[in-house]
Amino acid sequence: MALKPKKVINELLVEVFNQILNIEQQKLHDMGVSLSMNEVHVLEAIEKVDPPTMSNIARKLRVTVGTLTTAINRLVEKGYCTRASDQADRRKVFVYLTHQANETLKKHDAFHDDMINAIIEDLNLEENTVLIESLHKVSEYFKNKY
Amino acid sequence: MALKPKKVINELLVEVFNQILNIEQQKLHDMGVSLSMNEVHVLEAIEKVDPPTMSNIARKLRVTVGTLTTAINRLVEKGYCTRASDQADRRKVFVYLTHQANETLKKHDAFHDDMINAIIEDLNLEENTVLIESLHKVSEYFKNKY
DNA sequence: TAATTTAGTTTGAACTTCAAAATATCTAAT
DNA sequence: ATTAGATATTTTGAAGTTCAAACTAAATTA
Repeated sequence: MALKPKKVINELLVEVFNQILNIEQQKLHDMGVSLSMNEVHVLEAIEKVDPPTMSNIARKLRVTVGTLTTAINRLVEKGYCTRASDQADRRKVFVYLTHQANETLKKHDAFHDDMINAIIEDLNLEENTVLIESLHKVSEYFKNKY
Repeated sequence: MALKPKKVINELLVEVFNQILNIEQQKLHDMGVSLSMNEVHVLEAIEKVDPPTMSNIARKLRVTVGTLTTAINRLVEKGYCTRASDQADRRKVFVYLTHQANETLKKHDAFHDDMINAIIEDLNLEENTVLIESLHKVSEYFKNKY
């Protein structure tokens, strides 16, 4: 059916990704978690970087440190993180996840995995190594290029 | 190299997508356009729906009509859209793009196309019909399912 | 005509973001 | 040791983004 790569990728970029975020946000809401997807992404970033300083987290998220400060203020307020300054270099601030944050992330990850698994299964992508390798290449491309 | 489909798709979803939006936002800024990517998406949605009423545009964007009202207020303010009520049903409001909006969209589309083309070329995806068909399937899946 | 439905706007509150200014701490150079 | 500069973070002000709920206006239905 001679699909145009550009058109397909565009559609994915402007429609599908947004929709997935909407679905995940809706799910959080349904689970009674009053966090936005943005706030969940902050929690995920805290998990991923080492050490979890403001600068490292902000770089991971590609936002300014000032932006992150306000986000962390809210998350501390809501009981999802704590701050502690580095004893070796007191300018640095470490951010830690609370038990509540870990529980929320677990639930969110489970939902996310279920959704992705359903897509993979419904579309028979499991055995499609060509697709997976290409997508991996795209990820690596962006990691290295920008 | 036995890539895990779930892991690859996750990475794409949480990192690559955000990064592309950041790059496009940066480019707009560099071109001297003081619109956010969100505002550009509103302009794109206006272009795509027919007729371009508030409800149709909001549905396309998956936001409430109230949210769209405030977005359109800003875009009218900045000179990117105009409002006109339907003469047949005066409850309905049509939203039109101005010349300035069309010019901005043209420039943004060109940049977006260049970026996508560069990725396709750099990664040799052009001939990869398996990839493109799979991605198309993913798009269709979301269009029909949700 | 009255009641209901539909289309959109307004409002209040919370969240998101950045740039620029301010604060605090550390490091390097004198 | 003092000073100057660099680094890490927070604060502030302004503009955007979003939703739910209350509101207005116009069309439809009973």
